[in-house]
Amino acid sequence: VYTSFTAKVYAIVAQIPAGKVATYGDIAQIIGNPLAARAVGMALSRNLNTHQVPCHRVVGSDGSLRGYAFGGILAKSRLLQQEGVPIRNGKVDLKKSRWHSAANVY
DNA sequence: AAAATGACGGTGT
DNA sequence: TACACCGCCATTT
Repeated sequence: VYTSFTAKVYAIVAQIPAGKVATYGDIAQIIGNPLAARAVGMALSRNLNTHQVPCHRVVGSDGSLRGYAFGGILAKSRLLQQEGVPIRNGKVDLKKSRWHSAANVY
């Protein structure tokens, strides 16, 4: 039982391929509300089924790892590296690993 | 119905 | 580069 907004967030995050990442702001922008980055984080923090919604592939606007309900930043960092996303100083290189969505429209 | 919360983001110091 | 502030928003209290 999700709200419309939350459902959109999950739908989009579910499309992020392994090895790539997106920022909370990116998700918000795709949804159509570029100022709701914070709300996106809220939705993800409540996400339980990490298998369907790879929320570990969502990072801060500067590439910093923000949080992960299932094991914290550490686990999040490991998961990304396992997928081939290099992490330096606790940050991912957005220039290289950023996911460019196929202009989804909501 | 009203106030508080948090996995953000941009700006200023 | 790091940190403190402040504005934003959907969701939760």
